[in-house]
Amino acid sequence: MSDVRTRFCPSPTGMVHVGLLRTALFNWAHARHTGGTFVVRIEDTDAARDSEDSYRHLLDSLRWLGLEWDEGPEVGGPHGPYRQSQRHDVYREVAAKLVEAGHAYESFSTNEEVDARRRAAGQDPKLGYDNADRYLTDAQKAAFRDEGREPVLRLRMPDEDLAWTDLVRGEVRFAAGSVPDFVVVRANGVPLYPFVNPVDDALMGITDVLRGEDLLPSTPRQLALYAALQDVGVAGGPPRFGHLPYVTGEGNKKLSKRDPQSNVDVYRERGFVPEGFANYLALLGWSIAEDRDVFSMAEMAEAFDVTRVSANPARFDVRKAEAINATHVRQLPVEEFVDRVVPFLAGAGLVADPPTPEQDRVLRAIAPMAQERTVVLSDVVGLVGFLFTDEVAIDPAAAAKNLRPEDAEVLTAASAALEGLGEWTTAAIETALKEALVEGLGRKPRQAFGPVRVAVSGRTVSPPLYESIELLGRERTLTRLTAAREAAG
RNA sequence: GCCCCCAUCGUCUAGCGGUCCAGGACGCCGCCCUUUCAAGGCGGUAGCACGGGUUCGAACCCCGUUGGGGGCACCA
Repeated sequence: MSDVRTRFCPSPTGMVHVGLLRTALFNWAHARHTGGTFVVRIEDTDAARDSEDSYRHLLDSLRWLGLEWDEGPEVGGPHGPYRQSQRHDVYREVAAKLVEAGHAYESFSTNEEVDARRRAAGQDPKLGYDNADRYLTDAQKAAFRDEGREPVLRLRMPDEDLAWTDLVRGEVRFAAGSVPDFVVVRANGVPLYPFVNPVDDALMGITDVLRGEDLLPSTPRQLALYAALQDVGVAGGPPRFGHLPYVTGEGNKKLSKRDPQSNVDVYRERGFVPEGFANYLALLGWSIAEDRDVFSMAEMAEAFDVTRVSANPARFDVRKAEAINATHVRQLPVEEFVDRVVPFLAGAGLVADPPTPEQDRVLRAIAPMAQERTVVLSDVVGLVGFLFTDEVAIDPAAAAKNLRPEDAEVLTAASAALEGLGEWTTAAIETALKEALVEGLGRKPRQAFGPVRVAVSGRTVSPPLYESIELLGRERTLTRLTAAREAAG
């Protein structure tokens, strides 16, 4: 086991974003590759937006993807608790140390006052806080308190350039003085994210911070905080940072929280398999080899190297995600495929869960043929649904194309051929239908089997016809052929 | 406005100074296979943003331009 410790620290607000999961995946892969430790911490300091539902949903999504954590909520560990809502005492204590050592100070300025001062000095108010309260005397502080003002705590930024070697971007540097003293604890005593995040990273011994590019501009503040923390004995050195590229949607805009495309649930519900989804997520900024893009989680862990993560933003491409997923679906052992598909069929009311013995027999028989036609698991509902119902719903477009008046003769001939068929097997059905329709009617295969396919399956696209007919059984097949002939007029 | 990041086919990427008239994948287009659709096989389409340097030699290094994105809270 190496001493690398990575962490994933989401805040439980709302839905689970695909970009968030990508970040989790890379932290996981980095920890696994290095033989280190993957920590999950919940940043629920914002009581107004956090919810227990979304907390559970977050953990569930991680587990679904296959990202087991070594320390964190529900599994524990030596640095708990792993939910910030339970760590207030820790923050209070650290803040006090920082004040005592002079790294943090009480600040009474209101935003309006800061603005006014900047304007008066002929500066752009957008420059932000002006560090004016750094050297307040006790008397001045007392006077502010007498006015009824409560101070925030700000961290004193050092007067030197802040630079680090980013794991994915190389050296990044912010000039001295470009970042104002920032608030670490609110006037009401609640500590803020830019404070608790590094404090917990320090306390939990995090060595490698892999996070979204949006956090890059806040890194100088973290570095300054780390230096202060180190000075008061709370932290060792700062961690390594690696800023992961954005995951974007259409038009290179950051995939917004409101965009349905960014919600993992929609992929789960459509029947993306975790192996496939994780594989695609990994491709967003990383590649395993020059000529390969399908791999397992184990292979990713084996090969992952943060240093080789791309710095450019990646567009989330559903088509490619589907293609990768389809490959993983096809690679599943058939029994596994059947197991995974049952909930979708049951959800559509087509089979019982667990399936009855008869349903199970049919499902297992059709599975190999359905599997290679499946992109996402929910596809099977449309693909094999006709086998599990007495009444097929005929797709109107399919009927218009293949159940025209001139097709009635096909249906009649097919019925006749199948009605007295001695042996109800795929081979016998094939022979009988070819004799009756191709030779008997002189139709081209396409013209001959199209109407039959629509009659029995309701669609122009289905698993192989003869196999389907065998599984459907003689009775239901004949009923459907008759019904379709009437419909064809 | 200030600060920061990014820049190879439509998209994701390989490329880490010569072996690149740039490789793979998705998509798209053909063909083969074929009872449909897939899968599979074969082939094709399409790219180093621009301008200066450095160098014997640049997609790769440096500078600038342009373009895109992000950050500038008592949110996370």
